[in-house]
Amino acid sequence: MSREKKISIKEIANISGVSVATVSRVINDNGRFSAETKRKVLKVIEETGYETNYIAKSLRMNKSNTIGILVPDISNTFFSNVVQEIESVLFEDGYATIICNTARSKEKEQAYIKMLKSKMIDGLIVISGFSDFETDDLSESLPVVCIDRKIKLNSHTILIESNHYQGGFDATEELITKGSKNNIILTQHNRLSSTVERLSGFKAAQKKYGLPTTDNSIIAIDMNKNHSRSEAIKSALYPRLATEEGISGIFAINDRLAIEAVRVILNFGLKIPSDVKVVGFDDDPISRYCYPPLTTMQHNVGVIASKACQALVGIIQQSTDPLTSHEVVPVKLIRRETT
Amino acid sequence: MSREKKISIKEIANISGVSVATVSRVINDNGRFSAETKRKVLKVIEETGYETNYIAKSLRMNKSNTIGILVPDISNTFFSNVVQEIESVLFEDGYATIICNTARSKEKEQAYIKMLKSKMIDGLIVISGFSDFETDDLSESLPVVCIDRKIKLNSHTILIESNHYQGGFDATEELITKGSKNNIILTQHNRLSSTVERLSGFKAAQKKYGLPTTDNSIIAIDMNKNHSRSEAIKSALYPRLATEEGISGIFAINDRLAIEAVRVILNFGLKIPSDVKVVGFDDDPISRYCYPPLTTMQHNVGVIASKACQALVGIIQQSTDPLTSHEVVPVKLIRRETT
DNA sequence: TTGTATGCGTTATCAT
DNA sequence: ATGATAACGCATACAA
Repeated sequence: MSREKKISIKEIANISGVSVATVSRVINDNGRFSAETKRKVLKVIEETGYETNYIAKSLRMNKSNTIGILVPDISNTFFSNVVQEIESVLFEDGYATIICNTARSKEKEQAYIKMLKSKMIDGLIVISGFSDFETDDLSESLPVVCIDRKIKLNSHTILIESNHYQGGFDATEELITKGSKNNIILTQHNRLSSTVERLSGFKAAQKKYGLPTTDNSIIAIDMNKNHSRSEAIKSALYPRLATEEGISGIFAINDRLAIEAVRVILNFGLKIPSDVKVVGFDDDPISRYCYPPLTTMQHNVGVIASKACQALVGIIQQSTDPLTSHEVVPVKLIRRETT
Repeated sequence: MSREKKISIKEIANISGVSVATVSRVINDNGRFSAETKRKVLKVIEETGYETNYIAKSLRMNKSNTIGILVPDISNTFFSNVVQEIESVLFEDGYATIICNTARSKEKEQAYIKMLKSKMIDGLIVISGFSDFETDDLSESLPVVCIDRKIKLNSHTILIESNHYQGGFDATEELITKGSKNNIILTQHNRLSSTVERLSGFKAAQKKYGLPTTDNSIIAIDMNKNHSRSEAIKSALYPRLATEEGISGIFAINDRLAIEAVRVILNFGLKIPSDVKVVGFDDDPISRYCYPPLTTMQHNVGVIASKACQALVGIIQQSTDPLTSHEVVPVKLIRRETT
C-alpha cells in the first residue's frame, strides 16, 4: 500500500507554467484569466488527476462545506429515515454530512460537538435526545436546527418537529370513534418533548369526548431494564384487563410498546380490535408486518428533512435568521387492523 | 448569531508569555518544557477555553483521525446496526466517523470517495454494495476494509463477511430436518456475493440430503419495481403451491422476502409451519414480531464490527499488512415459529 | 490577465 | 527548556 503523495496546486502551476494564483482562479472560475491559460491549466489538471484538498481549503476559508448530524440511535427506524433523507438533500446542496451516533450518552454528545466544531462544520442538525444540554450556547456560534427536541425559548435555534400533540389527539380520537370509552396511554418515563406532547394530545381528545384522564389512564414503563419491558407491560396491564370496566383502548407512545401491548392482550385471551383497540406511533416497518397489523401515526419524514435542510442552509448562506424558527409538521393516521 | 473568532495557539502563547512552539509542546505533552511553564500554559488554556483546530492539525500532519464508512442504505436494519457498532468502537479508539449513505448509487459512491479522500481520511470501511467499482485502486493509496463485499483476489483490501454459505446451508438444513423435502430458495436478481453464497449453501444442503436443485428450485424476484414485489412473489408461488408435489419449504434470502412469502402462503390457505416451512435471513426486528414469528439467520454484528475496526486500525497505525486479509464470521440459526 | 506575497492554525526542525 | 521559522495546500489583496 503505497500512499503516493497527492498532487497540489503548486505542481499544476509548475507544469502548466503559470502561478498558483492563476491555477486557483481557474479552478474556482473566478474570471481574470485568458481562455488560453484556462485551457492549458484544465488540461494539466485533467492529466494529473489533481483533486482539491478540502482540508487546506477549509483552513483557508474557515468553512468546510460539511454539516454534522447528532442522532441518538441510528438503528431506530424513524431516526435513520430522517438522517437518510437529510443526507440526500444536503448532498444535492454540495454539503458533506458527518453523522454522529450519540447512543443517548451526554458525554459522547459533548465529545462529538467538540470534534465537529474543530472540524469547522458549517452547521449542525440535532435529532431528538434529551434537552438538558445547551444547544443554546451552541447556536450562538453555529447554525443549529433541532428536530423533535425542545430548546429554550430565547434561543436562536430553529426547531422542526412532528405535531406530536395532534398525533396523540388523532390516535386517541381513533380509539374513541371506533367505540372505545375506557382508554389509557402507554408511555415511558422520560422528559422528551415529544412524549409530553403526545400525552397532552391524549388528554385533549379524552376531554373533547367527555372522557376523564386520571392517574389510572396513564401507564408509564421504565425503560432502564430493557429485558423486562415485556414483563413490565404485562404486570401493568393484566389487572386492568380483567376488571368489569376493563381497558378497551390503548394509545401507545411508540410502535414497540404497542406491539408488546398487543401480545399481552392476545395472551390474556382478549380479541383485537373487538375487545380492545390499539394505536401506536412512528409507523415503524414492524407495524405493517406484525399481527395484527398495527394502526399507527406516520411521520412525514420527507418534509421534516427538507424543512430542516432548507432552514439550515438558509441561515448558513445568508448568515441571517430565517423567517420561521419553529415548524410543526402534521402526522398522519395509518389505519390498520388494531382499531 | 455571532460567530466569535476561535482562539488559537498563538493567543495562548501571547497570553502566557511563551512561544507557540512551547504551547504546542505542552498540548501534545512532548516533554522539553519546565513544570512551571506547563502549569502556566495549561491555566491559560483552561481559562480561555481553547480547543485544538483539527483542520489545521490535519493539514500539518497529513492525517485526520477520521475514517469514512460507505453504506448502501442506512435504513436497512443490518447495515445500521453494523454502522452503529463500528462507530462505537472507532470512537473509543479516538477516530471520528463519517458515515456516507450511497443509496446504492455508483455516482454518489464515487463522489463520496472523492470527498473523503480530500478530507484526508485515514481509512475507509465499505459495506456491501455492488462490487463493480474499483476498491482495489482505492486500497493502493488508502487502508480499506470491506464488509460483505467481494473484491478482486490480488487486492490489498481486507474482507470481513458473514458466512453466507453456512447460513444458506443451515437454513436449508433446518427446512429438511423439520421434514420438508420440496424446497425452494426465494432470492433476488443481483450480483452481491452474499446472495451468491447463500444460494451455494442452499444447493449444498439439498445435495447432502439427496435433494435436487433444479431451475424450479430457484425463484428470483426482480427488485426494480418495489411496489409489485408482493405481487411478483404471489404469482411465482401460487402455481407451485397448488400442485401435487407442492412446495413445502422456502429459504428466503432475506426477512422481507420471507415475510411476503409467509403472507402469500397464508392467503393461499396453507398452514405454517405444518404445510410449508419458511426460513429468512438477517434477523430483522420484524422477524420477531411478524406472524408467525420467523425462523431466520442472525448475523454476529458485534464481531463483524470489531474485526473490521481492529483490522483497519491495525493497518493504519502499523502501516503494515495484517495477518489475515479475509475473515468469515458464522451466522446463527434463530428458530422461531415458521419451522 | 497574471504574479507575488501573506495568512489560515498546526507541528517540526533547528538554533539557542 | 525555549524560541524563531518553515511548511502543509489553498485563496486573495495587492501590485504589475
